[in-house]
Amino acid sequence: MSRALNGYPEVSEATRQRVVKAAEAHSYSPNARAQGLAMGRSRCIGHVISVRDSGEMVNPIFGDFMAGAGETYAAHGYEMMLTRVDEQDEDEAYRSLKARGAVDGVIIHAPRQRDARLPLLDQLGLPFVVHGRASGSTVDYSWLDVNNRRAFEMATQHLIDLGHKRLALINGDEALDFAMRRRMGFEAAIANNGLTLDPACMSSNDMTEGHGYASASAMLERNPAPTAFVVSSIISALGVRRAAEERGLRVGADTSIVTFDDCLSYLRIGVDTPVFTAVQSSVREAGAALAQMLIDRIQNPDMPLAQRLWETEFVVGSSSGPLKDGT
Amino acid sequence: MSRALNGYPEVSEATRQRVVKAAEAHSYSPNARAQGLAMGRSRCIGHVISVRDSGEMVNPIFGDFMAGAGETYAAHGYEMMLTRVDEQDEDEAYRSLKARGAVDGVIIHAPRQRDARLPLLDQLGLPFVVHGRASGSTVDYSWLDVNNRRAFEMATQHLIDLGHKRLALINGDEALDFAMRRRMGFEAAIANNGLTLDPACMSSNDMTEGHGYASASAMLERNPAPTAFVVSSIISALGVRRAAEERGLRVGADTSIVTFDDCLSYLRIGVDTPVFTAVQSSVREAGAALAQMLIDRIQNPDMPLAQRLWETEFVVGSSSGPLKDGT
DNA sequence: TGCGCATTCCAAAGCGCTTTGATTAAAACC
DNA sequence: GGTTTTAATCAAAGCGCTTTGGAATGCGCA
Repeated sequence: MSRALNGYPEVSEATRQRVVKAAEAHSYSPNARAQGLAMGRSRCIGHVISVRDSGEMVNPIFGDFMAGAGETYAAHGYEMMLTRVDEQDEDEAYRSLKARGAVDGVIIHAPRQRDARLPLLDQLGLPFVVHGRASGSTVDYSWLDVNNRRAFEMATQHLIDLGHKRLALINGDEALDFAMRRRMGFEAAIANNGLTLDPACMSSNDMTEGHGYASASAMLERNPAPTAFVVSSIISALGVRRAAEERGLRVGADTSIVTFDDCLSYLRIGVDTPVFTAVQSSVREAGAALAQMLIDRIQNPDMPLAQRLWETEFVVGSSSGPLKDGT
Repeated sequence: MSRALNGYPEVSEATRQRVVKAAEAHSYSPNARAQGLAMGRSRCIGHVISVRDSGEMVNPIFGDFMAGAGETYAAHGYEMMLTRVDEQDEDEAYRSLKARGAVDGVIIHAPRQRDARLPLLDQLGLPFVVHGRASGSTVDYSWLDVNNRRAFEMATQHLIDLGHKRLALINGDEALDFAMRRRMGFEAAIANNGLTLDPACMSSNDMTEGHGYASASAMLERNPAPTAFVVSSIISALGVRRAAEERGLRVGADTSIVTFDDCLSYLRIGVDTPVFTAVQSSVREAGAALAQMLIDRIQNPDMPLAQRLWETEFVVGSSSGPLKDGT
């Protein structure tokens, strides 16, 4: 039976056709669990969503990432399985996933420096790929990352080239590796141009609208205030814009903003004439690519690890402009 | 063995303890597939994400909904499984889910009028609950919905009470049931107050920032322009605000906005002093409640269907104000 | 016509669990 | 002390599939 449907060579074409016909007539699909049991795999990919503080914050890029990954999974006959877990139970979640044979592999999101998940998965023997990188990891792994450092150095340099000298950074949580790299890029540009870093104008937290607003508000109250902002997320950038406009500052004229843009589908702000000057990289495409990398690893475990660094695209919009005289 | 771990009465407490100890010592977890095969269920809930046009648009509420649902699932030992599928293959996706026994039930998102999925699932015998309602459905089903009609009637009435007479509606795709209900609420308020509806000031589309911006821009170019907007999503509302401010209109003074707010975790805009006047309802809590309803249905199929209508909370923020003289 | 080989098909074992039914051991009764 | 009842344990069957190995069929060759 299974040989017929799965096209083994030993069965004659005639019977194969006959079996296929019969299967279709009864709209038969093999039972996924039985198939998995017999074959020792689940055709399922795991995504563990860990939340802090009993889950206040949901990552906005999640939906787009999943949409991209889902497309690839579907094309290869894989399902995706989500596990929501409190941060402190994360280890246990991966162990359980492996022990129960629930998934064939996992994608790791938002890695930290020396992320403990990587050695754990390595030890468990559960195939994985990482969205981003984990500095100081003791194990080798496959990853796909955006060149965050260069992106933020470019973004900052753009503002410096426009004459800005007092720059602020509204960053994501710097315990996360990507945010740390972004800060390094920002600092490198500042240093390269002989400017000085003002710690009061650097903030790091969840990339919400509220964080952008609160941080920018506090910075704009200082004297002297920053004239330009480098922001880690378009959602935070909306908050920064709100803070600026609340003070009567026109974005692009009185205050400049350059932001990282994940190209989220529901937040394509000004597609024709870009509103935000941005370094952008589609998180959706990253999801699709990482899914492919993971499937490759699962189906061919002996292949060498893959590492891919994507450059961002720099788009000049109307949110950045030359420093006005006298500021 | 299984009786011991699962705490059947017939096994003595002493041996039970012994077995449990041994299991923990070897960090044993039963194989999920084998367990599922033997018991004829998967302890898995399906969510089918259907995308149009090869998946441009991802629903921004998706992440928060999942976070809420995931919490409930985890508490009951269920996993969640996502299937991404092109809109025209949706039927096939549900059939396959059922045939392969991949999930024990599904949650239906964004129902349309006379949604074809409901009779299909009913016929397949796959337990389901609906987030929202489907007007004109031929089958009974469990649902949880927000009172969209009343919410939008209240929102509109609020603006009318402030003196506004030229009102605009920026709605979601009205093929979706909730958007149609929202329009009915809007229209009811207009009619109740003896005002007239202007079709040019009613727009319906994906709830993106871009849609809000484009629609509001077009409406504001008209003469006379609307003085107040009722918006279906805080993301679109951000676009409306951009359109207004681009024209030098101050939101809350020259132009009023009332929006529906799903309380998305990364878009809590102005938690302390609310920025947008809004009718709000947490999509995350809806996810948690619907997950519970579905689990109840699965574990107790004979229970009567559950129907829950949630009222929204009306929050006055600074985006709405009295009509200025002479406009 | 009869033998051997290649081809096709089918029956049986096994994946790791749950559950039923049989077996043994212990306790309770006359 | 012998027998019945009850409690605890163990062995076997079955969930729906894949895969292995043996049986049956068909072919060419002598």
